[in-house]
Amino acid sequence: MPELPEVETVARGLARRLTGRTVTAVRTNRADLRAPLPTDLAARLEGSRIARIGRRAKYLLFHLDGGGVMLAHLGMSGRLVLGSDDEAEARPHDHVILRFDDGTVLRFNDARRFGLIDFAASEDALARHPRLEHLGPEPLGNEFNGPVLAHALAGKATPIKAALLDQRVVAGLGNIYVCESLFWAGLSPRRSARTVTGERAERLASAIRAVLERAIAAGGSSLRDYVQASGELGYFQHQWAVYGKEGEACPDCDCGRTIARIVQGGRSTFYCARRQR
DNA sequence: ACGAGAACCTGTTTGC
DNA sequence: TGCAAACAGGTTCTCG
Repeated sequence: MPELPEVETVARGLARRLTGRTVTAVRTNRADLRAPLPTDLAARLEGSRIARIGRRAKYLLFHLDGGGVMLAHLGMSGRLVLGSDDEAEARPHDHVILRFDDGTVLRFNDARRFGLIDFAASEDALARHPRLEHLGPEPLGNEFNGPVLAHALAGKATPIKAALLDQRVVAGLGNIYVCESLFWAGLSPRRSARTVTGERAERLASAIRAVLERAIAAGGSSLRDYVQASGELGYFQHQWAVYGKEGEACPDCDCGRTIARIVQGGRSTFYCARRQR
């Protein structure tokens, strides 16, 4: 489900409700997620106060008083949903349930179990965490721009579509937002990554930023089951230009061309072969 | 060293 | 109608 805008939306929703709250109980129903749950997860969380909730790439970061950080990745189907004490019954695929001092309950639900939860003992350990240390720049941060992107793509023979899904190039993009960004940049997903330099790289970096900012403003995209922490749906899916729109008219050119769907690296790509070169 | 493809797992949609 | 195949927002490993 979740790419950067969805994770950011969830992080903001959780921060509003959980900052300053203390974990009173941790219940683990299933430990075999993409990686096994840390065996000491409950011991590290119980009695700890949430100092801050943030995000790096598609990881949610729960910073605790005392310096520890819980990392959560939602994989394809993961959700973090808030509820109250009364509805604390575990539903199917609720793998971890946290209870807080004000009666709030947070459920980590993930049917496919591609998600994971891990722990870093300190902020320093977080920076060196194996799942974070090789990530590329945050696309909404100051350090991301055309030249930086061009540098990361230099020498890559793989299609630009595949290169943008590589989290070492730029962090947080997934299948939807790569397709959308390439559309707005006017670049073919089949173009060799190393040819994206100069003005093309500028356009692409700008398109990535713009798409992500608009998506966050809309609360992310809800496909079949994405929900914000509050339970609301995101609605950016209504603003998609190409994703999932095979056969529909290209929204931006008068070419009369329809959106094509191709498969790259086993994943669907949607684009306008006229507008995107 | 790099890139392509498979694998991980479950639920829903599509097509014969 | 029913069943099997295809497909889904991600990451990571293996193989050539």
